[in-house]
Amino acid sequence: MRASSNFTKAIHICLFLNMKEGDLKSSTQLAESVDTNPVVVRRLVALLRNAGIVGSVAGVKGGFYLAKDPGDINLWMIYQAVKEEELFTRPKVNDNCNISCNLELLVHDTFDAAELSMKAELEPVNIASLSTDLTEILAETTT
Amino acid sequence: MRASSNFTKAIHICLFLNMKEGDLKSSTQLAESVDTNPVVVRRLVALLRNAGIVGSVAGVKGGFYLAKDPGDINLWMIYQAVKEEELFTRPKVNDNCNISCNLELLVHDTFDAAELSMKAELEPVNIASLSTDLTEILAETTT
DNA sequence: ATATTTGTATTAGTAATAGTAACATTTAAA
DNA sequence: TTTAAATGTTACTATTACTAATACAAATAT
Repeated sequence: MRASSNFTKAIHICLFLNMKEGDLKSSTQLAESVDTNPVVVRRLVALLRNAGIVGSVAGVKGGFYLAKDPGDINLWMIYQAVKEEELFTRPKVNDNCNISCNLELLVHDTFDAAELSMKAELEPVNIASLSTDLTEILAETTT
Repeated sequence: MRASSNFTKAIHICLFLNMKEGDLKSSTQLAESVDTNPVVVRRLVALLRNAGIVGSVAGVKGGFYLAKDPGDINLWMIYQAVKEEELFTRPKVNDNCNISCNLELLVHDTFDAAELSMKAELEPVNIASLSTDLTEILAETTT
């Protein structure tokens, strides 16, 4: 029972773009921070770009930036931006089984409701609040 | 963003054990219904057995049965029984990055709260209610 | 006793994910 | 205007995770 780590990676990317403000950040810089390679970053950023969360500039000195105010980028937005499939998947359908044939119908609404219920917890947490928390943690650890 | 299909399989198994009442059901019967092999069923049932949801009898004529009243077996119980890892995983930690080092701490409580919020949606749905729904669906389709 | 079935570990196969390479496109700067 | 650096994207490879199969010990009704 595991969801892709894309969600956490995407949060990391947004935090990085917000913490290190100023000029644009390249996929190489992001890849080093996230500990992956630039193509993975670009693929993931493409999803965030489609959702209007980050912007990009091509060409020399190009890179990525937050396209919204960090207070307006919350975890529910990021979750929706990077998720590709439904949270709860199901295996192949056995047509010879009444349960198998109708299971999707039986649980569909409940699964959707369960996923949507996370919105209430994820929406109040945003990149601005997480950055503040992170700054506090860093201040404490150096004390 | 994909969760294991164990959850759906486990629901299927519980529904099967409830629908086809009477004597014990073998892992072979369950495997045919779920469209997998008996060992996969036995591994999954082991998790449900640890949670007290199903019981088993070894030996000749052995098999599985629901260990609780179907109205007392809800989807949140099944979810917790078969989930092994956290819902939202994260990739490897890059020790050279302040964000990476503290990300777990930053999002841990929120992720836990998000997962727990599903309880409110999954708990009211149980094997008895699903079996009733399924019976209705089957009655409609044959009409 | 024997055959059947669970319980579990080990191995093998398959599918999903991550990483790499290649290249077109874009654009700042020489 | 050429060049270099960066994104955008696809195709391919490698790795990891998941699923399935095999094998066998333990349990038990007949």
